[in-house]
Amino acid sequence: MAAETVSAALTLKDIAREAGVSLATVDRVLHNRPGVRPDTVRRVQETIARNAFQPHVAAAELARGRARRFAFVMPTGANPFMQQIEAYLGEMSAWLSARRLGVELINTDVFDPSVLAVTLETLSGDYDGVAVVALDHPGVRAAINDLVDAGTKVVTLVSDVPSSRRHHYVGIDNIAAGRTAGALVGRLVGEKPGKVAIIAGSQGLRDHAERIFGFNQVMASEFSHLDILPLLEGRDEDDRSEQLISRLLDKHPDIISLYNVGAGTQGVAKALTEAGRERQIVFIAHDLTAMTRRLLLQGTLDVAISQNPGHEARAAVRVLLSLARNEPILSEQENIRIDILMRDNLP
Amino acid sequence: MAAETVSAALTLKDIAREAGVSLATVDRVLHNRPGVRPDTVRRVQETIARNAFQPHVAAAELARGRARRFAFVMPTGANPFMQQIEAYLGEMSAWLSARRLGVELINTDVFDPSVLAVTLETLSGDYDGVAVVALDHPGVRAAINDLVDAGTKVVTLVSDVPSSRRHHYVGIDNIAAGRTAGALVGRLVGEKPGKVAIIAGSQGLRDHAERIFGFNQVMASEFSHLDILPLLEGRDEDDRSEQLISRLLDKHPDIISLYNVGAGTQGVAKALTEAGRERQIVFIAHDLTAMTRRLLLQGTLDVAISQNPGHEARAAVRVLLSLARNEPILSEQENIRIDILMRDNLP
DNA sequence: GGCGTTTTGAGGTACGCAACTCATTTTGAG
DNA sequence: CTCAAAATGAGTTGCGTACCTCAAAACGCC
Repeated sequence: MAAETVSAALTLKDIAREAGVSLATVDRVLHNRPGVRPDTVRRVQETIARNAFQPHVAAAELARGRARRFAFVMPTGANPFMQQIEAYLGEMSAWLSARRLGVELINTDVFDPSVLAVTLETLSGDYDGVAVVALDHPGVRAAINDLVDAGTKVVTLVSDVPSSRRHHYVGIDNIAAGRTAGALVGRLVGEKPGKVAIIAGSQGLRDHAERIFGFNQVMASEFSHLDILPLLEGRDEDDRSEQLISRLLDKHPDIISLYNVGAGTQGVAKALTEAGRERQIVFIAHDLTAMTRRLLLQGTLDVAISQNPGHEARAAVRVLLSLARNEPILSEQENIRIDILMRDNLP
Repeated sequence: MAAETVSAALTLKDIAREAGVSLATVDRVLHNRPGVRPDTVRRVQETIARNAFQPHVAAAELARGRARRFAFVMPTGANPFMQQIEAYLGEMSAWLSARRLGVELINTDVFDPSVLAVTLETLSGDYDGVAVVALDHPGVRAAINDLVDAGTKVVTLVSDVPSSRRHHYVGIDNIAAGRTAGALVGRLVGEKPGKVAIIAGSQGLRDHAERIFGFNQVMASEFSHLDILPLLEGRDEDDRSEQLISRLLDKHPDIISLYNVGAGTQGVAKALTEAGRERQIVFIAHDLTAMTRRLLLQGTLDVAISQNPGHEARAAVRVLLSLARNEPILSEQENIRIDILMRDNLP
């Protein structure tokens, strides 16, 4: 009936005895400190591996004394998704302080590469880890690499800089998200032909561009009977998005689906409602907010494709902590999923 | 630019000084030990609250000495979903042993209430926490309540016993999952009329019954133009499911959708393929396995509705640990979502 | 005021490890 | 073989809490 023997809870002392060395030497090996012959290093490491020894994190954390500090570099402004991430960080405060972890929010203009780069440079040395909503730009890449070289653990959040040497990326694959949107549009409109409208904040934003790319990929290869209208750019603003969509709906009475790549969903929904076509048009947007939730429940919005902001906040903290402690990362746990949210599976 | 002051990392000693009592008294209050006047208790608690003091979990865990033991009571047999949960528990072993947590798997016949009840009774006293895939039955409920009364933390996993006094449920709302399936069937078949087939393992299984209930609810209220065929019971077996579906497809050439509530998806898919109708019929099933993944990629399966087994495994462990430590639970984190998985958002 | 009881204080030990010092041994180069 | 450098051992201290003991003080009751 039972299984798995309860391991005897070895300590460093046991490892030292079994390897035939002193505690000090085990400590040196464990922390890559110099002054140990390669032979001895190997012998100690083998003993550790053989016994699957894991240092007691509580003891290690306690002995370490110094508290760990992490910085979260987030965009200034009223982006609701980012605000949700910040809110979930706030909800973790008891969890964090019980572990003597300090998380500091640093708001900056992440869309200006030089400003972001300077902000990152100023962090060097002050933090054990940094999570950053990064723009993929040479200056930012260099700043990230400098941080890494200085021994700071770096995690990119929501938006990646794959060419940098950041330790981890916490966020979704936006091309796949765009493909998902495309597949849903194609599947939900059925077989009837018609026009599909697509509006984004800006093609210059990497995540938007990637989603558009994935969307078009699927539409072209699998739903070629649908006519994709030229991309509109609403700058993630409700008013502007509303105007653009209103005009478009007037011009094309045969629009059967609408994909909003970025923010401004409220404006788009308003245009749809005022044209009286909110139920006839398959409407797909991103992110779960109080507003998109309402739109899903009333049927204006058919699907919200989202990434879980709470998960991203916690994953970033956990990854930074694991990196700082030299613990392995549970990759399956920290992988952010592309959520398809409809009326009936709202969390 | 910056925000949040770094808290000064108070210790018990600081609390004692500020409250004007000794360390021993603070300790008594903190652990609800007797021998403290109500006045004093209040004063100490106020000081703790005022300073938002959190005991250092590392220090507490270290001082405690004794390792914590958790038991996972899981069904015997080859249920792939349960095996995935067990596999993810295995992947956590390093994480667990670094925290001196022992997790033991106990396989038993969870579908026989008396066997399950007896199994649970034998655990009393041996474990700090128990996670159990429970059947909702008076005997099981009583056994769970006994465990709770004995001070063991109890979490129901995947399948709940809401009438018991278990501390937490880790799993999805199966009615909502069934509703989601219904909405997807309705949306994906479009406006054309036709018959919808539904097959489950058994109506006697609570989770299957709930999914069927939710499914029918949505179909009746929103897609009444679709004709729901009588429920088939495949006992979660591939062979039997295949035979039932084959016969049904022969009999009804106008089936346009198929919902498999339980396991046996491989058999259903085989029947669909051999009838040559795998692309014409909207096929929705549950759980992500190597097989359903393959079926999604090749287009036989349109949607897999799933709950993340890794998440469930980790959430159960985290919840048990938080309960044992008297820490608050991050409810948003431990809430299991109903995942809609299609070809393009596979993890 | 004296008594027993309850409450509180003071202090110690232990947990497992990090980080350090300093003495001693081993090693390898000349 | 000698000697300096490298490697290792031995030991200490402290992290913040749990848990324990024993003595002292405060309290309530008659």
